[in-house]
Amino acid sequence: MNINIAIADDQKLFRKGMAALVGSFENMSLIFEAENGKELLALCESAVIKPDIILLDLSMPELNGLDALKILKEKYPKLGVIVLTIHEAENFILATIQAGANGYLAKNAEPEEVELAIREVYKNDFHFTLPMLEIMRKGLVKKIQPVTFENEDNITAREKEVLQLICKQFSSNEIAEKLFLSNRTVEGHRNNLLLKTGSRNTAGLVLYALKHKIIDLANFSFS
Amino acid sequence: MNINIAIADDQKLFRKGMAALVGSFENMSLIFEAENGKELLALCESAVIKPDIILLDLSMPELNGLDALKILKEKYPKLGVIVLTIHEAENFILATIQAGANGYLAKNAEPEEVELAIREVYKNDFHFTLPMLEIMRKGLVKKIQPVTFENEDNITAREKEVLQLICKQFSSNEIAEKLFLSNRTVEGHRNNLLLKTGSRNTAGLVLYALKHKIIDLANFSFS
DNA sequence: TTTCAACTAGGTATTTTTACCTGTTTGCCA
DNA sequence: TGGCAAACAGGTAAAAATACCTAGTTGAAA
Repeated sequence: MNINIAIADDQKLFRKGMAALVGSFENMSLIFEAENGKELLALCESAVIKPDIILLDLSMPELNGLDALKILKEKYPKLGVIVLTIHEAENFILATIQAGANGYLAKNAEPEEVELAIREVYKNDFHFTLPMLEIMRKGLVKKIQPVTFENEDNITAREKEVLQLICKQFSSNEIAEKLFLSNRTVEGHRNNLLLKTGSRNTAGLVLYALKHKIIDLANFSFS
Repeated sequence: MNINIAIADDQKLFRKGMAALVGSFENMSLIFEAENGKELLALCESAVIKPDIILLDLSMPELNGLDALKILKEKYPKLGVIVLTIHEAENFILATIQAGANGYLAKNAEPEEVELAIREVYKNDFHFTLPMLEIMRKGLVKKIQPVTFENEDNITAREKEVLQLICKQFSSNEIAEKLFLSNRTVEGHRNNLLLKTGSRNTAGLVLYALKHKIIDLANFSFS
């Protein structure tokens, strides 16, 4: 069984080097090269034999690698994409993973690692080195961790209750009915909330509630 | 160098089995056992020698493993926690990773894998099997993917602009000034936004903007 | 037992938002 | 070139939110 590879990188010499390298591996063929994202997409479109794996550089003219990756993954979900770059910023890596990258290779990686990455992505749909995995895990943890510890602007239980209903798009009158209160009371709570959170209006209250986990965006559904 | 292990599981036999197993590994000692989350926390509190690694079952009475994990990770960030369970539901796994789990072991794992997991977490702060890694990656992708493509309630560029300013707590008048428009025009856009998003008021607009990534919570800071 | 914060609720006034309307201009596309 | 959507803007009214007040009750803590 043969693995079909494509490569996208704006540096010709690098492309050629990779082509030679890939050619030297058993059961792998480089089927085409692209020098920017646009060309890559066009070639994927027109190619009779579709690539199994794409080695994708992130910094390219015309259409950058990240955007190309997103489009590719939408069109060809089964395609394996190995991001191949010198960038090592965490956010950059996270963005590529979130966009659906199947693997990540530093440009100064050993040839053996390239081969390993290709074979693993082909077999397991997945190849990341340990440091990348750490970053991935942090990316997952970050979503929850940093927001959990706060709470304290001295929001009382009743105020919190009112705030939650405000976020559910109820008016003060409706909230008053639900809680068996006068609407003046609800307006009082509302006012205190504005003061305590330093908000100017409802928009600020909603953002505060989200930031402080008083409501959870996941529980609000739209069509 | 010795690795200190603790175990929390509600089944006594399982605990004892694990204790024997851990005892058979080089340079590892089981320093205490707990049969529920509460006991685990108490023991961690009172222990003179703190554990390096905790083998943590998720389904326990009193205080379940997930909640215990969250508390532990807040109190002792450097502690390595290996989740040890029969649950294999994706969401469950994701939740433990988000709570800060350093590794994951199925209860039917081979003894060698237990040893490997402990040593890797001790050394790299990290041990996950390939299927878990796949789930992690999916968890990361999910965060962005499902929200990005569903932009389309036909919000126009101008409407989006107005929406962003609404989220920044500006009133229609202020937005009108900023955009050099009549406030009636802004009110018009605002109305269209309510209609298109199916919201009842400003609160709904803010939530919509967040859900559809028209604004990013991270860019809004409170004290 | 006094003190305090939270919860309750009312008054009055202003500003803002929401709800329905109408209408013009502009640029794009079939 | 005719149609259409988007952006623009005005009228009128009602509803809601914001601003700044006062003040009674209650339960817990000092």
